[in-house]
Parts: sequence; C-alpha cells; structure tokens
Amino acid sequence: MSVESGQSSAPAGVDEVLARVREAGGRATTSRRILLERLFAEGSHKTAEELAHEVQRVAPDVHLSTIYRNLEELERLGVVTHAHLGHGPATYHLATETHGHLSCESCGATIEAPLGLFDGLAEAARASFGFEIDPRHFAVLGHCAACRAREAGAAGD
Amino acid sequence: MSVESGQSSAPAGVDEVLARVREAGGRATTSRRILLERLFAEGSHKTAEELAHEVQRVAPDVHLSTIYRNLEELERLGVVTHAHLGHGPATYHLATETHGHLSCESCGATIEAPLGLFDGLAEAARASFGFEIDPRHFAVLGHCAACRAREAGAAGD
DNA sequence: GGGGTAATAGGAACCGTTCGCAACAACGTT
DNA sequence: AACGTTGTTGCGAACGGTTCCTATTACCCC
Repeated sequence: MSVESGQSSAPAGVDEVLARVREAGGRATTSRRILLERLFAEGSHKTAEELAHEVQRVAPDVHLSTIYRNLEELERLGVVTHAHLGHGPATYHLATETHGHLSCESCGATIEAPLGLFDGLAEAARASFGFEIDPRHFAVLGHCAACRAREAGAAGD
Repeated sequence: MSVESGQSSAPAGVDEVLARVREAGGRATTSRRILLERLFAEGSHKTAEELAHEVQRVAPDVHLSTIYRNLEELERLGVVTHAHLGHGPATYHLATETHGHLSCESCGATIEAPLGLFDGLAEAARASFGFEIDPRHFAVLGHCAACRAREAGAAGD
C-alpha cells in the first residue's frame, strides 16, 4: 500500500508545478508563482504568515487569504503539505520532504525524523488496534535533549 | 524515571480536590465544585464547551470563561490534564487517567492507548535524538481499522 | 457577620483560518 | 490584439477556540 494515487512523483520546480496547476484547470498567477518560489527556496516549516511576509517582500499587495487559498490548492494537487508542530499555526512545506516530526514542548524545537523512527509504534498500533499511524501531519510532542538536561539539572525533579 | 513530581497521587474525589484548592490559597466556589463533579463523572475527553453545558444544566449562569479559568487552575494543581486529539478544541480529563491517544484523521475516533504502546517509539527517539516523547498531550494521528478498510475497499487506492 | 480578596459574569479581544463579494487578470478564442 | 469567460484576487468581515479586562460577587478567616 503505497502513496501514489493521482499525481505521480512531486514536480521538481516552480514551472512544473504551474504546468500542473494549469492541467488541473487553474491559472499561473503571479502570487502563486511567487509563493511557489518561496516554497522551493530552502527552509521548511514556514507558517502561512511567514510565507505571506516573504511573498509580500516581492509583491506587497498579496493578501494573507490569498496565501491560504494558494496553499490549500497546492495541497490539493499534492505539491504541498502542512504539519502541526504543537500549539500555534500550521507549517507548510513541499510534499517531497517526507518525514515525521518530534516537537519539544518546552522550547518548541522541531526535529525532522525519518519515518523509520516510527516503525516500532506503527507496528504496535497496527497489532493492538489495527490503527495505521501517520507521523507526518501531527508532530509527536515531548522534550528535547537540551531541555531535558536543563530541567533535570535545575528543578532537581 | 517515573512521574511523581510535586503533588503525590491524584485525589480520588471532589472534596479532596477542593481541599487541595484551599491549601493552595484558592476557594471552593460552587462553579468549581460542579465542574469537578462533571470531571469525576465518567466519560473522558470532554471539551471546555461540553463541560460548560453540563455545568450549566445545574448552574445556568456559569460562564464559559469561568470553565476555562477553573480548568487552567485545576491543571496547575495536577488534577486535570488536557489533550489535543487533532483539529478542533482540546479535551479535558482527570490526570489520573493516564494514557496516550491515537486519533483517526478520517472519522475522528480516539483510541486511548496504554503508554506501553509507545515504548518502541520512545526508545527510538531517545536513542536517535535524546528526545523524550510524551504521547499524552498530543494524539498520534492516523487511520483507524474501520476507516482503513472502508478506504481500501472504496477508493481502490 | 464584616472585611479582604479570590473568583465570577459578561463581553471584548485575540489568534489562526475561512468566507463572501465585487473587481481583476489569466488564458483560449477569434 | 481585443474579447469574453471564469479562475483568482484583495479586502474585510466572520469564524471557532481561547484568553484577557473590569466591575461586581461571594467565599472564607477572624
């Protein structure tokens, strides 16, 4: 059971995505192009607002709601995914970057973990409940090494 | 490393909790008592709004913000915890009921999983990143057996 | 039972996100 | 290259969930 319904492998560039957008009956608008450029630029886990600011540096009139709408559409096309890393806004990144998330409840740091890390839980959940976990959409919370050290040392807990 | 910091074991009844509230300089108000009665009544994973409705059946003037404030206070005292089971509002339950959560992205069903289920992931995360997971606060999302069967059959995916 | 103060009702404010609408602009057609 | 179609945009209002503010209430200690 692999993930291959509809869109084959994810496109490697802005123009390819825009071509796909047009195939789907959409239009290659400037705001969409600029947003895609930002998404293809390095640095994952950007919130809609961060992306909006980046886009607005180039095209100041692009509205936040446009960012949301475009992200939604790109997600529908399988180009983009979002992840919830804890409280606060969702973060968006290219669907090509596939990984799970570990997010520190103390400092907010996020670890991108290979999906293999979750195999143990995946098997256990499958065996016990027939439940198939997906560690990509919601992060698994906890405490990172640094914060654990700090907390253990300080509180004497 | 067990969980035993601060407050010893959780109290077993409304009055014990109220006693603890008073010890901490708080007051045993009626809204607080009624809320606690609702929390000790069976049925976990209630949202603040659901609890508000239940409380208001007895005391119609209790305001939602009061519910939130009391839940916050009770959480500070270690009596109550909340969990995020996906999108939507947080759910609250007594801190005595300790378990992780598996939540279905398709149907929203929530499985209360014994913490042992997460041992595999816990070890892997510890070994790879020094990260200590906490599966209680945020659910691990995925797809439950029923939805998987339905989706596999229907979509032919 | 009176005084000090924690807690309350009520509502406004907040954040992240979605929606409705009139104006716009991308694209295929001519 | 102008045209019409219609997907898209900007804008603001609305939304759900939660927190904050303020005057008033009611607990509790004495």
